[in-house]
Amino acid sequence: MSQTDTSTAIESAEGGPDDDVPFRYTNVVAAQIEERWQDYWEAKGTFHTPNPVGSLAEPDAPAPGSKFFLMDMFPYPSGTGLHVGHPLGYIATDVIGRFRRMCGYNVLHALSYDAFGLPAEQYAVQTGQHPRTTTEQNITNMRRQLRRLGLAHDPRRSFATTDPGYIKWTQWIFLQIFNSWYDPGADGGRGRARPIDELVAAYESGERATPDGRPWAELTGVEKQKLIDDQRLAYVSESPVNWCPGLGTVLANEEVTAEGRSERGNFPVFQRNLRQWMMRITAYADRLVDDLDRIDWPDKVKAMQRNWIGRSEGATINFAVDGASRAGAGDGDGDVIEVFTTRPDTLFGATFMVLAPEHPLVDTSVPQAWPDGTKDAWTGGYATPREAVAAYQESAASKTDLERQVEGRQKTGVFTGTFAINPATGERIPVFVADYVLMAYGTGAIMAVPGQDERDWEFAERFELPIIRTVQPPDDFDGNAYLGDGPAINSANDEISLNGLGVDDAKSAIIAWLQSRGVGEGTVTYRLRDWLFSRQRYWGEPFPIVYDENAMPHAVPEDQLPVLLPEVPNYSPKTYAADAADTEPEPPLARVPEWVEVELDLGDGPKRYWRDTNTMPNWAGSCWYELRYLDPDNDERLVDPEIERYWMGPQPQRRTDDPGGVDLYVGGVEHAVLHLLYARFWHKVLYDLGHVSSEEPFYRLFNQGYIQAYAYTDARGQYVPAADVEERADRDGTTYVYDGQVVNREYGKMGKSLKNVVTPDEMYEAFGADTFRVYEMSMGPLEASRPWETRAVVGSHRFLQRLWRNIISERTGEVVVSDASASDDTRRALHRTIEAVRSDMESMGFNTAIARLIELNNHVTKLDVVPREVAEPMVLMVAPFAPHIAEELWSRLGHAESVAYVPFPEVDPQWLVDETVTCVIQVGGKVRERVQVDPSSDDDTLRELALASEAVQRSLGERSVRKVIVRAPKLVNVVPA
RNA sequence: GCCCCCGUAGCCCAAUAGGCAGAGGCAGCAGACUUAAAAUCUGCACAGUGUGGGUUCGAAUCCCACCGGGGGCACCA
Repeated sequence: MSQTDTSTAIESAEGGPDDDVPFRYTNVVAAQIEERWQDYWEAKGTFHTPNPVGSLAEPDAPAPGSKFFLMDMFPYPSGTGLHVGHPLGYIATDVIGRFRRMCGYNVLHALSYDAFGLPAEQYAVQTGQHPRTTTEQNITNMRRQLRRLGLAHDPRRSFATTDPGYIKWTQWIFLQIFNSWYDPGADGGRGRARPIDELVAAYESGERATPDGRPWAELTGVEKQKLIDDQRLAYVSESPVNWCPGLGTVLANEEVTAEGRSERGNFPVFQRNLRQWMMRITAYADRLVDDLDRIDWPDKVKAMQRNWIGRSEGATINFAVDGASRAGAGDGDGDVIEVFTTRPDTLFGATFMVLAPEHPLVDTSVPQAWPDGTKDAWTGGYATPREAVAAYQESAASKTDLERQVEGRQKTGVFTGTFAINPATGERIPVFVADYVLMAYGTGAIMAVPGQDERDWEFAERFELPIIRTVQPPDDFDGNAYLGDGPAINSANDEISLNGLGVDDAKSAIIAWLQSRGVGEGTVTYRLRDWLFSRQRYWGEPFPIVYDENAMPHAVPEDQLPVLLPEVPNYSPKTYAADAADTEPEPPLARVPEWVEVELDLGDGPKRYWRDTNTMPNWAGSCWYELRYLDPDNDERLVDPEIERYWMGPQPQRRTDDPGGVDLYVGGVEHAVLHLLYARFWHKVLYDLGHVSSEEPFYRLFNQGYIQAYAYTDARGQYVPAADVEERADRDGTTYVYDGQVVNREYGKMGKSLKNVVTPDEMYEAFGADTFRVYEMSMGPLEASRPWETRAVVGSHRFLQRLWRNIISERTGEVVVSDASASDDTRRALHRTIEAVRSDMESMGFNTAIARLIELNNHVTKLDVVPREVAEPMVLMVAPFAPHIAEELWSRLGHAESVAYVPFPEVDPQWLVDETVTCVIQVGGKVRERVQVDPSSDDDTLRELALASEAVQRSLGERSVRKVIVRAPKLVNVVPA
């Protein structure tokens, strides 16, 4: 049994200077070097990146032709500070940026802060401090922690979304969206946003007809404005929204979990009709799906976006309500129920219909009494359809989405007392109301085809409804509904027969028929909803909108931007009990009447207006920040077009339909839908309006993994400090012990409450930033998540220590490299390493690149003297990972300039050829011998060599040789008979 | 329930296009240095690739099934 202290406690790599080795690379030396070089970079502006024009251009040094725009998903400046998991992506992008710079690219890399948001507001509510104060403190602290990492950012390009100069443009973009409409016919049917003035002009000229046909001039001012406002890309809508009383605000669909709770805080969310700002993202649904094919993103993220947008192609079909069945139902004669289906080919099998409980026809079409033929199962036990339907609607309305799901798969519903006519068969089919049909999807009504739909099958069985198969299942099919392909059956009337057609052909045939009859057409629907854009919070961008006395919205003039937040008595919106569904949002800004009421001249003389008291969601700031990096000081326009084209314009040499965008965007996969979808949408609007030349914001996306950690709980389930847990290994396995008690190990996040946080500051102190950087990059592939292990960090420290020792004497501090030439062997090792490292860098295989560097360094360690011709390229190759030690060694090796722009070492191909190569000789696939051969040996030579081998003969024994496979020069496989 | 990704030494991870299972690191063991320890250095050992089939001259790699882990979607018509 062995007992080892494998705790995560941090023991400093070294104490004070050692008398014997006073010049060893220790944590103390590392800290001195690192802080000195960080000051140097800052003072010299080493990482200032030139723009082609504008305030950041360098007239004497034009921006290089090859550029690389590198971005991290920007952080929210949290008050708790960073743990070691946070900088992983920042280190990786820094390594890439430094490498690219050494390869001659003009690299744009900086980091900014997404500083609006709930935590700062909640902290402000608790402490009474203004969120701006705490946000700024947090940013300062985070900048300090990150500066110590030695990131090669251009500090002139760093900003926060809360800066007035940034808010101005966020609000400006909002007004661009507000002042646009989507013309679906533009650009050959692809559609494009156009200025709203062009829509007004089209009405004025009569080119476009008003909905009721009256000439534009005859509409009242309010009518005109309503007509226009309803078509804006940003519009106010009174519609069902996600109201979260626990948070006191409404939320976007993307912010509500599948369980019907808020993603933040996990409060219940209710559907309420409220007046809110919406963004017409649905207009872009097709382009958002289609353009995924033009960008280099992980398939997983593309799949999530496709899934979220949920484009499905099918048909809408009109079913006439059977008037005769509607005795006493009121004035609804001639009603049609419009359904959406992806399987129009199954129309002949539609034996009933289902409306969502919220469907408007449910209220108008219900007759007084149950018609003849009503089965008992259909009535829900009520005497009349009205009672049954009303009761069902009420019970559906009282349930949250979660409850509807939990109550699960058992289908419920009642007959409405109405019949509709199947347009294909002419049959009267009953119309039900059931909550398995959702008002929010398609038309809120379905034709039910139990033969080809599991849900409809279930419902049909429960309510004794007929089932007609219209696709012939295979002979061995023993399920219920058949969803697969097959020949159509039972699908013919006097005008059309689908029988025998496959699903796809049957779809086209029936759509053509429906169209010719005028009762349906091919359609596309989407799961994506318009984006609810207003929040009832304080700490966000105010809307640059005022309302007139008719409550009509008007844009605040551009020259009055930004609209800044007023001081308020209380930063919190009114929040309610989590389940208080019938409450109303009450934003904090509404409590400041002197801010809300303004006098403005919007062209018709000074008048009184009222400001919008909502704020924008946290996503607004991150929807366009990639553009701000390009031209961070511009106060005249969003971004200079020449600068945008230089950094983000399409690159046809990359792909023919290249949409442009950031060259590499690194961040976690958690933003796969929300941020990345919203940002793409805004970018496309800006493209349509001619403000940018790129069609996509982020050309290449890379998802880094997460650094995870172990946490330990004691017998009571309380977390104990992970740093003080000991690992004990014996024959029965491994146990974990804290304070003499066995504790339970969990694997997951790093967090204060889990008592397993390790901070970068602790790593800087114990080892230095370079060691920390090398360790994080060497732990594994960037895309993989892996556990943090403090005790393993020392390995990276030893590597840097050995590198240092190979160049600097630990006793004298003198440079010990030799100008004598390196041996052939060493040169081969060097050039093999250069080749491998270059290729690993290109593919972001940083862990393997570091392994190759360690290998080379270990080779050099064994030499009696270290040749300069190896030491220098080795330092340069280490530079992207451990820039401070590289700068220091480079300067001690006699170079005056920073390593940042020194060309990365080049491979000399002559040193990649080995003198001899090991040829493996197998018999039947098993290795029997290894021989050193000339790398240029041909097949015949190797075959003879193998057959002559004693080991091969011994292994063959009595067997004869069937054939010999030769893969010169590395392998020969002798196959026995 | 459906879809996707991943299982290689005690641990984190390598293995161009199917061709010697091991590059690198941690931990372990032995030794050097030390009064001792830490730190450092030198050396050593450790798995046949989750399981079971299949294809192949040859499988960690390709195919099928299962097991285990992670993620996404989930009445979307």
